[in-house]
Amino acid sequence: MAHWLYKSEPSAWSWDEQVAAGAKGTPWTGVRNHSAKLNLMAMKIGERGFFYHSNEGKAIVGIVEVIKEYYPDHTDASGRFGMVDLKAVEPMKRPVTLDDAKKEPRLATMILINNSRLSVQPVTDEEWAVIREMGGLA
DNA sequence: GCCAACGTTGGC
DNA sequence: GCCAACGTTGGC
Repeated sequence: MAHWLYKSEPSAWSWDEQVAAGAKGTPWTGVRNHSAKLNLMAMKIGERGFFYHSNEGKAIVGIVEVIKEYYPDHTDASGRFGMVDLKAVEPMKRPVTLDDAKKEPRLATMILINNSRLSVQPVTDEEWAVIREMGGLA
């Protein structure tokens, strides 16, 4: 089962809003990048990912789950891009900041750290386990 | 199809 | 607020 990481500026869409959306979830709109799109297309129902607050906070704050696979993004006039639906699963007990992640040698090759501009990215099993541990989740 | 110019993201 | 990284656009 693959793992993912989703970036959002809290002023545009925050973890709190994701939680408020509840179990029915919400579409992850607005991806306009080809690499990010390929990642969205690869996602399967039930796969989990980290929810990262960019700019403000700069921390992984929670875990989300894919509840609907790739379909067209109605906010994209060109029709080239799509989206998945996500629901909040659980918050990190302790947010894992970008700073913390940079200090952890096992995360040195993480995309989050090396390509700050990719908004939807894959996370390896090891990175997933390390960050969960850092965030206080079993 | 190449590549310069431009726009956007996001860390600092 | 600045600017590096990088994606996209458009002229040729």
